[in-house]
Amino acid sequence: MNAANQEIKRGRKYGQVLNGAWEVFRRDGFEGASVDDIARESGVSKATLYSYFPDKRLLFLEVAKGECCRQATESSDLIPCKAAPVTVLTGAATRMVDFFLSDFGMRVFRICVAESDRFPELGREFYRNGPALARARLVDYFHEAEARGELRITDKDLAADQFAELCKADLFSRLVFGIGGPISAEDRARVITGAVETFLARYGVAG
Amino acid sequence: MNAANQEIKRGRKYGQVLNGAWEVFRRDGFEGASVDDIARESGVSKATLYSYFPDKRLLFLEVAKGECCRQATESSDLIPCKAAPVTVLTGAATRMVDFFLSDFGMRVFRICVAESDRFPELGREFYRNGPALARARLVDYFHEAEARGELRITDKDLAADQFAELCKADLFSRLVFGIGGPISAEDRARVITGAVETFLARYGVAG
DNA sequence: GAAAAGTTGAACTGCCCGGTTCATCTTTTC
DNA sequence: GAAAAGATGAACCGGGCAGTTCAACTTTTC
Repeated sequence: MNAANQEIKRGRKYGQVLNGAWEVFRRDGFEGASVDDIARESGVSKATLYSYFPDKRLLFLEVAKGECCRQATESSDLIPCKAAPVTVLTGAATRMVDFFLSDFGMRVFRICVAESDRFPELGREFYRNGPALARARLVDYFHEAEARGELRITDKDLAADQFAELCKADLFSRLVFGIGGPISAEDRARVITGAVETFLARYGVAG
Repeated sequence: MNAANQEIKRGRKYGQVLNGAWEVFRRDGFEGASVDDIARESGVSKATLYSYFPDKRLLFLEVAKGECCRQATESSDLIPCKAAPVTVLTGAATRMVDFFLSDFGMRVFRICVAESDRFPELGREFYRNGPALARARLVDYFHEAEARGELRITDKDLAADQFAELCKADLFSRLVFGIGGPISAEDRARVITGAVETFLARYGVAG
């Protein structure tokens, strides 16, 4: 992470541009964001912006990549522990729900979906740095728990995907399609405990 | 459904425009579609198009609404039967997977997500005419099956959402984010049977 | 068969936006 | 403190697109 390893960045206000651009992109999407807006938001002239990035596309890609990395590193601290599966899974479910209900999660998802034709690599990059990590961590935990005789799972990849999917029940559609009012703490609790119970009904070891 | 109940439509080529517009919208999205393209695709002059619809937005809304209705009516034929839950649920899962893996399902989803800021009512309309119907049908079936002693479900709404969500495991991310190659019949079968098994592990009646 | 209703194509307006240019100003560097 | 590097802003270009207009043409209607 020394200062000279990036071939693109030169000049003092590189960071400002990335921050401002991310702000505008996540507010207006790729097409919706105008370069003038980004320059204004960044507190930087358009000429300066274009001295950093050859075009809007590249700027967007750089912003998205950086943001994904940031998110990935800062959420990778919590690791599976030896508590009872109910506890561990409830914790994991809570974090997942927190993430995709967050402003950030939702906006990134929206942009990925909307712009996936223009930027096929964007969706992959996001998945790799987000959902894929969570999934890998879950699978690791499954192995440990199975070794301890707490779970019994043959297809661990599928199980991890199912668990993640169960956490989205109801909540996700409501958010994506704008159904129902704001999501209350009770709504979240209902889905989380429901997910854990269903998951354990299938993969938990009786007793 | 008489011919004169629509206040907007007048003129011979109304249908052509709707068809052509849907074609272009689903290919290029809302922003990506140009009105000239739509007119060309519809085999209609721009002037004619604008004589039907005051602007692009209204045209899009009308197209989307119509398409949702069409989809809703033509998929509402299959109803829950008295077969064993495994059979019924497998059938339901297959239909759900078929739908959201279809070109249509994916495109509508993409447009809804991308355009939900511009058209909040669009997402709601789609959900009402699509997922909500499937959910209601599932809940109905749950009632019947429970009366027959085949299932035991307290929160039937949540169960329906969970089932739908389980059907998306793995497949959905792959499609949305463009991960992995094309989805094979084996992939689908794996997810479908997995969904049914997990669901029945939780809500099925032992024996 | 003539009037009315509908359709056409093409040109035109106005706007927004991505990207460029440049003379001038500020900061860094030594 | 002067040269070099970076930043400025405002003007400008070119292109694409939504929406308008209109005189000529086709179809419907009675």
